[in-house]
Amino acid sequence: MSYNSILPINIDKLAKVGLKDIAEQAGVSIALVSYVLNGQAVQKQVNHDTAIKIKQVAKELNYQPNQIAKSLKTNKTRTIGLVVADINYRFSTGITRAIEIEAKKNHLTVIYGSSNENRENLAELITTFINHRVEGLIVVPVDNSQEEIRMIQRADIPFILVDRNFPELETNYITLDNYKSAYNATKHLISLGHRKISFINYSTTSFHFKERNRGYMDALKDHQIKFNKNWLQEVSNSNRDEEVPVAMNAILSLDEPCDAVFFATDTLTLNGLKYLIKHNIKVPDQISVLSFDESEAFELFYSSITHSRQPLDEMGKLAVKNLLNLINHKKIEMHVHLEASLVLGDSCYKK
Amino acid sequence: MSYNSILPINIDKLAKVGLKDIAEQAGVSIALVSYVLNGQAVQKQVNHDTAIKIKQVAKELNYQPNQIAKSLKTNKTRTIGLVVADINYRFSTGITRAIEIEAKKNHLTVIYGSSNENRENLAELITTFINHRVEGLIVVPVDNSQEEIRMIQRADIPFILVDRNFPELETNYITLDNYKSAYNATKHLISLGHRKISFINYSTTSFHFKERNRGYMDALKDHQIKFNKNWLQEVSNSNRDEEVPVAMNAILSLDEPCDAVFFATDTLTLNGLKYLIKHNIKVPDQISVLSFDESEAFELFYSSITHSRQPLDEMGKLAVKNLLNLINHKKIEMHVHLEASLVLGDSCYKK
DNA sequence: ACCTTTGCTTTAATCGTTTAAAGTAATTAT
DNA sequence: ATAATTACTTTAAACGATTAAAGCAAAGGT
Repeated sequence: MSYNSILPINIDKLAKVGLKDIAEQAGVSIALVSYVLNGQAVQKQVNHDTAIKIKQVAKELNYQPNQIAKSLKTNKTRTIGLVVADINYRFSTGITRAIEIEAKKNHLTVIYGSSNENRENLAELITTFINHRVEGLIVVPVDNSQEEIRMIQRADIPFILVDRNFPELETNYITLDNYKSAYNATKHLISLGHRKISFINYSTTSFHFKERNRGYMDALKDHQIKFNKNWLQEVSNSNRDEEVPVAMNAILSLDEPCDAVFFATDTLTLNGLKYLIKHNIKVPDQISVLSFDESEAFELFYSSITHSRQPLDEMGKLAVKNLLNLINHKKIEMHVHLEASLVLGDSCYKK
Repeated sequence: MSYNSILPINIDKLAKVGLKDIAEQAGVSIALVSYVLNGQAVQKQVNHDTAIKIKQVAKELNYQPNQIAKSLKTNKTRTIGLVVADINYRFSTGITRAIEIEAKKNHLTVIYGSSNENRENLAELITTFINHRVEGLIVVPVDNSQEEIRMIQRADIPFILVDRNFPELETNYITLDNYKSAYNATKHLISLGHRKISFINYSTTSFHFKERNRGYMDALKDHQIKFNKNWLQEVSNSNRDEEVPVAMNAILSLDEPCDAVFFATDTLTLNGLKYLIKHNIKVPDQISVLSFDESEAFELFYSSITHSRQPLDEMGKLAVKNLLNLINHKKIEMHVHLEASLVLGDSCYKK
């Protein structure tokens, strides 16, 4: 039995090729190989023929650099961490896609995690990512996760909050201008002649949802519409199947029923539309409907829904670009407010 | 000006704590610290008080292990790579979520990427992930990506294909039993009395879609229904908005029009339902509708859609579990076929 | 003939861990 | 009193790359 036959058949596959192997094969030192493969051949005055030989051997052996070793030495991992709130959200898939594309453009690898709207999960993901020495983090923070965000600050890792932010925290963030976007949407309904406009939102402590309330309220005020407190309905996220119908009932059984309803999210709109279908209330003839965010679920509704569209691609792209700026130049204070665009459908009528 | 004042204010944050720092602070060697923090204190007979001291100092300094250095030495990254076909698919978010949860349970970090149904993207992601020394890969391969899959095999990294597989390749995979699932769905329609059943599928070379055709055909054959080639309509994915209506037209304008239609994906169903709404064809009174996969878009349709549901949670969970088995025991040949369950709605009528 | 420069290549320290092997002091055995 | 054992602890070599610094011929200058 020859020596070779006791080795695993695919020994060549198991033994990963390293700089050392190339060096041996090419008859040069490891350093030279490193210089050449890192494009420093000219700078380091490597003999042209030697450089060619090295490159050729590297290709022959199908050399793949060990990113781990590289990272340890250079202290650069070319890796960023992304924590979304829940991958099932349209928002999450939208920015995840945009972030991944932009990351690839910049030769960054994305480590991914979902907090599922849970603080402990968020903390665990952040710790794991930091231990993996990500160069930066993009985080969609969950409700009341200020402490977890401070954790990132203490670790002194560049990071950017997306979608949501905490005004009491000094952070860089990219969010929608929720105030302005809600304001504009409400204004649109007012411009169509509506005066009894309901806003159905989640009852939450989140700043970004509160901003939508504020935008709605201010739009009414600025157009001399006296706010009726029954118009603003707040429902709990977990119990929206029951609470949205109650809210709808409330705004439609007022002495002066609302003739327009503005939903703060696509999920709320979906619940609202179900109610309207069930009670055979016609859109837009009997009521105008405006949705914050869209959903593919609207596609089968008989009326195309007018909605605010978040610039997800832009948000994701900006998140990566700005994070890279932070990583490279340690720039601070970066507050980006993007505006939603109003996509006109047939769900709002002119009075 | 004192020496300290020229240092950055947050020098303590910048300097990452390492084993060395703990060793110095505790007055012991680096090795001892490593043993204690890796739970080898008893095995290595470390003095109990010393061990306690070390742990305390580590906590005080908020030590976080450098995963990169650890990986380099141990050759274990506790990282797996996940490549989905397109994060916008419901399938993708479903298994991504399940995979992430199961990965977290096993203290695995997930590196994520989307091929967007493109071979070059897939190849690039695989290369990047391998360079990052992932311990295994979970891949939803794209059409005709056999060569890219062979690349993984050559690198000898454990991997599992999910959702789709290539029968000509010796790989481990977890897929739906597309044949059986389509067979059962078709059988359901037959059992309700339907005899003129259309199947609308994508025209593709993918094995998993072809299997659905085969399941549909065999169900017809096994129930003595003579197949009419006009019943099987294949449309292109990119052009489905135009082609689905054409297909619907075709099956409804036959001498003996179809009275049931089975769509091979949720997106196709959506297009089909739009057609039915537009032409005011009532479901299920005038036609039965069955969908492979569900979509939240169905929620607003007046009839709840009977559909095959893929066990996404189970698929994701199994993918991680089996991948871990591969990583640990190098077990080979693992072919998992899961069955879709039929979720009954109101969209199919009994003849 | 000797020093300098040029052109190219190697040596060796380093990144932060792990871990086999060696070291050391105290205790027990002979 | 000396050897052997026990109970700890440290030393130092890896892992695979990067990179400053040193090394070494050959060519050029005086």
